[in-house]
Formats: sequence, C-alpha cells, structure tokens
Amino acid sequence: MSESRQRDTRQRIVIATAELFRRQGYNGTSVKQVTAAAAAPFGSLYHFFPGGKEDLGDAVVRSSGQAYLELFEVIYDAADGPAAAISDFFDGAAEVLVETGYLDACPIGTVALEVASTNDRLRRATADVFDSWIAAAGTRLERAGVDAAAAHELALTLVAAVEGGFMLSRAAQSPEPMRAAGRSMRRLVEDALVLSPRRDRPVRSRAARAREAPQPVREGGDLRRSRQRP
Amino acid sequence: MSESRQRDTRQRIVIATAELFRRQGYNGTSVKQVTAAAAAPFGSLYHFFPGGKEDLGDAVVRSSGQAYLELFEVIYDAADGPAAAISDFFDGAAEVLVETGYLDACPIGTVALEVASTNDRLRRATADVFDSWIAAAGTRLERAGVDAAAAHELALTLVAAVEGGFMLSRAAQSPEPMRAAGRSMRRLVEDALVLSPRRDRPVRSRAARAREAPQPVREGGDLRRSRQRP
DNA sequence: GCTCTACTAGAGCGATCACTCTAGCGAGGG
DNA sequence: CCCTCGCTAGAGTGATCGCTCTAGTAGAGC
Repeated sequence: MSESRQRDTRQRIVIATAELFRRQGYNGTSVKQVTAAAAAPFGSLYHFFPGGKEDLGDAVVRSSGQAYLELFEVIYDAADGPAAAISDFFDGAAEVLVETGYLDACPIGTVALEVASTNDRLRRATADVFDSWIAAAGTRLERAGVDAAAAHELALTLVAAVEGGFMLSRAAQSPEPMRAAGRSMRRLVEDALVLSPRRDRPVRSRAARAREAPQPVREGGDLRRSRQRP
Repeated sequence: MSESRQRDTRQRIVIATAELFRRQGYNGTSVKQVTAAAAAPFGSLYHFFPGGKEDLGDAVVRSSGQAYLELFEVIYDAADGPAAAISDFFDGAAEVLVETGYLDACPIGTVALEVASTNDRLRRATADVFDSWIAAAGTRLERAGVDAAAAHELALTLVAAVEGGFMLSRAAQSPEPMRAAGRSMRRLVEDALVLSPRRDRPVRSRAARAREAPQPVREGGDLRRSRQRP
C-alpha cells in the first residue's frame, strides 16, 4: 500500500502543478502554492523531487506533454481523415478555452518561452515534448500519403499554429484565433493530401490504411470549402 | 534639456526592460535587474512608472508591440508582393534567432502567456498589440485582393504562426520551425490571392495598388513551388 | 543668485521566494 | 511485538522580491 500512497501524493503534486503552470507559468508558480493546491505536505514535495522546483518542472513538462500527445492521438485517430482530425483538434482546443474561461490552455507553452533562454534542462524538456508532438503529427500525415519532407514541415506548422492560437485566444479572450488557425491548418492539410505524389502508400497494412483514411481520395474541386465558417 | 534627459532615462529603462522581457519574461525579470541593465537609478524607475512594475510592463508591451508592427510594415512594404513579404518576414525572424543565439525573440509572446490569466491590465495590453498586428496584416491582404473575412482569418493565422514559430525555434534552438512555418504561410497567402474573387480592388488609388502589388496576378499553375526549400 | 521642480541616488521595509532540517507517524517484515 | 523506513509535517533559513522613503543634485525661470 505504501507504493500506491507514494504514487498518489506524487501524482497529485504533478497534476496540481501542471494546472498551475498552464495558468501562470513556471516563474509565476511558487512551491507553496503547489503544495497547497495538491493538498500535499511541504516536505513531501522535496521527498519526491529532491532537485526542487526544477525537478518538479521537468517531470510536469514531460508528463503533461505525454498526456497532450495522447489526447492528440485519440482525437486524430477517431476522426474522419486527417483534415477532419485537424479541425476537430483545433475546435476542441477552442471549446476548452471557452469553457474554462481561457484558463486551461497548453501546459507547456508558457513554460517553454519562460525557460528557453534561462534554464537549459527545462528548455530541453519542452523541446523533447514538442518533438514528440511533431513526430506524431508527421507520422500520421505520412501515413495519409504526404511525403516525408512535406509532412514534417506541415507538422511543425501545425504545432506552431496550435501554440500561437492558444496565445492569441488567451490574450483576446476569444476562441476566434484558435478557430481561424484551425481552418487555415485544415486547408493546408487538404492541399498537402491533394498534392501528395502517390496515394497508395508503400509498406502499410490494409487495416491501418482503412482506419486512417476512410475517405482517402477527394477531387480538387470541392476540396476547399466555399464558406469560411462551416 | 531636462525633457531630453527625462526621455533618455525613461527610454533606456523601456528598452532594457523589453530586452529582458524577451529573454526571461515578466515574472522572470526583477526591477533591480531592470535598473542595472538600463544603468538607471533605482528611484528613477518609480519616478517614471509610479505604478511600479505593472506600469513598466504595460509601457514596454505597447512600445515593443508598436516597434514590431513598424518592422513588419517596413518588411512587407519593401517586399515583392504579399507572398514574398511573408517569406521575408519569417526568414528574417529565423535569421535573427540564429544570430542572437535564440535570445531575441518576440518581445510580447512570453509576457502574453504569463499574464493572460493573472493580470488583466497587461493581458489587455498584449491583446491590443496582437490586434494591431492582425489589423496591419489583414489590411494589406485586403489591399492585395483578398476579401475581408478571408484576410482577417489569414492574418490571425499568420500572427499565430509567428508566435508559435518563435516558441518552437527557441525550444529546439533551431531556425527550422520558424522557416517551416514561413513556407507554410507563404503557401496560404498565395492560395488566398489566387482564390480572391476580384483582383480589381474598389476604392484604392492606382499608386497604392502599384506599390503593394507589383506582381498582382499570377496564374495558378506555377503558384505552388515544387521544392520545399527554395 | 535664488527658488522650484524634475530627476538622481540608494538604504531599508515587510513579504515572499526556494529550500533545509528535525521530528514523528504508520505500515510491513522480522 | 518492535524495528525499520517511506512518507508526512511544518517551523525556520538566508536571499530576493516589489516597493517606499528621505536626501541630495542640477538646470530653467524669475
């Protein structure tokens, strides 16, 4: 039972810290605030994270990053093709922003900018997280038939647009920037699919292909929706 | 002479603070650090900014935002059409990042995320700045023939992509995310121009049209460059 | 030359920062 | 039954935070 108790408190601290980081960043969050929010004894924080705030920050960035990656994968794989997946993801992010009063945004973004030039360990943690997101998106685009270089470039753009969308939407307290970015990204994805040199992908199982591209080929004519707000 | 002396110190404080904000954000920058960097007496800071750090932050955000707006306008108006302008802007940002060791990024972005949920006055300052950027980009796209709704959506996306590009490039310490975002944005702009319903804009002077769109009409065929890295 | 105002200059304030240290609790193994 | 050890618990550390306050300087206007 001691192991589960350990896990409980440690996990409670990480979750509470993640929420605080999302709202007020790394420098804006004090360790006292963390222990209060997690209902954890102050001493426990330094028991589980002997390196102090930096240890905690590293753990929080990586675990939040992993959770967000899984959220992306779930949404993507449940959607009706890559373009719809991107729409769903951005619209979902916009919805969460509205519902939480623009509090629950990306758990990494604020920290990433804060530490980029001041803390190399945490900077690397955020870079690793971003890389995992970019790889996940890039791999899926490749599976859908986009060639590797284009897929990587598009994946970079998608992640950048998500982060920028969070920034603008939180600042303006409006879901519109996130939604606009989502519509633009959908268009980019659609174009990349149309332009992809071959739609028969090489060494992929039929099942995987069917799962990921239920509407694999569309003609160019109706690809770009005429109205901006579907 | 007293007025110019005043301007000197005040301006020195604002400039030094802007640089510190870019690198370490709002919460990560102390007022002692500011006065040291500006070589300004500590008392002077509270003479010019009676409201303290928040007053200073508001002034810095707005003045940095204005400076960056002007930089965008200069680059845009000097470029060979909207698509080239966007390329130039993103490539320039990437170049500055590399040259400064990923220190000199957006002076607003970090602060915007830090204060979005914790300081409404500063949040509004960052929102105003973003709005001014979006308006500048949107107006120019409209002038180039993109209809109002599409131009606004594209402008939102451009700003989001710039901010996201800064975030990813600083985290990865690589110009590639910013450059990739720039190439994607160029493609979006080119598509928007091709899709724009009318290329004869309504009540615009001939001189303005000539200045902003020296290569106004391009056919769709060669619009999308075949290689990813020009 | 005197005054008045704008600015310089920095010591010092209470609050809060990240963190340390000691003391004790409670469950599992002997 | 008691010992051990993972964990709880929080008072206390020096350092630093944003900020206030008083004293002093320099130049413009009379």
